[in-house]
Amino acid sequence: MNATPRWLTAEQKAAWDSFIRMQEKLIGRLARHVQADSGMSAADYIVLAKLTEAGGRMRFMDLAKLVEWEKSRMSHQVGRMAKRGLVAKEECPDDGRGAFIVATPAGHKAIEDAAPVHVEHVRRLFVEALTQDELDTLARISNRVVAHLEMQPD
Amino acid sequence: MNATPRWLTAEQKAAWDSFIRMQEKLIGRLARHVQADSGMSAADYIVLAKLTEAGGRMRFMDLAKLVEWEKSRMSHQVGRMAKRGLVAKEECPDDGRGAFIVATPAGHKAIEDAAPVHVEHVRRLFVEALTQDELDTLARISNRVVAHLEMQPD
DNA sequence: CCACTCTAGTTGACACATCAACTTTCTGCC
DNA sequence: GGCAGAAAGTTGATGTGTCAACTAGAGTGG
Repeated sequence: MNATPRWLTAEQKAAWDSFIRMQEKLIGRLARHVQADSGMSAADYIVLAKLTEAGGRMRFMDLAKLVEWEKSRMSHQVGRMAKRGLVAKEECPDDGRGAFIVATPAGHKAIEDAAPVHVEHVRRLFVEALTQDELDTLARISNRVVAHLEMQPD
Repeated sequence: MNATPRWLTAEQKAAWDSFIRMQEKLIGRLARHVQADSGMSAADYIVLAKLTEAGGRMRFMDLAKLVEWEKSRMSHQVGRMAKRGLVAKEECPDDGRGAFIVATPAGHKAIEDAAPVHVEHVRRLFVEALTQDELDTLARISNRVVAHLEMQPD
């Protein structure tokens, strides 16, 4: 209970505001590009990308852990993607509860078509905005924040 | 049409991946905190924060521009917030199409209660992970990316 | 073999975001 | 004045994310 809350300094607030603004604009723009170019959402893209990178067939939970999503989110997402024919669910013989998620041929084709275009957008909108030094610095800062997050309670 | 797409270099991809990962974890965690601490979504928070900062009464479109949202998003959001008593809509006398959005007393109280807690989370999870130098660097990098984005087509 | 607990995954309700289509009012121009 | 077009907002459809509750099979100790 502190009656006079400690606000951020001007520099801290500036950094926070700039970061938030950049992040929203950049992510939003890329999401719109993916959608427009390939008809996939950013969620479709990342799931399909990670799944095919890993061989196109994974246990549900392994996939969820790989993209760091909770199972509910993944379940809904996979359900939608299955309905659209990008992936299929298969029963798991050794574990009656389990499921394999498999990229369909259409799924493979979708990600193969989408990936180069997406990378081009990442390059154009993000990579080319910065020098390699700045990219390295940003990576270092990001990793530091993640490490810090993982040390903090909850 | 390039048959051999130019992928990112390892360093570029590392920077991109680290940034995305950090951003998702950090934003997600803060959103969950706002929700848990105050019962407001991150969207509620930002709208209410900007609105009260600006005096608690704004034209709909000015508010939308201030938070850089499209009008549809703002309309839905304001509708939900009005239903929950955080803001109210008022007719605009000089412009028959227009509307004022006003923070209700409950809205003012909600943001006043939520803001210090939220700032504390930003400090704990983000500011304290980094030195002031790193914060400055991140701000500079962010501003550079935004400037770059604003120069790019679409 | 039985009970207890854990893990895998689903489901339903609800809040949120986006897109496109729509209504109403204003403004500029003839 | 009158009309074309732009601006202010709304609306509905659809996809997405979160939470909590749920089912069902697997593992473990007695």
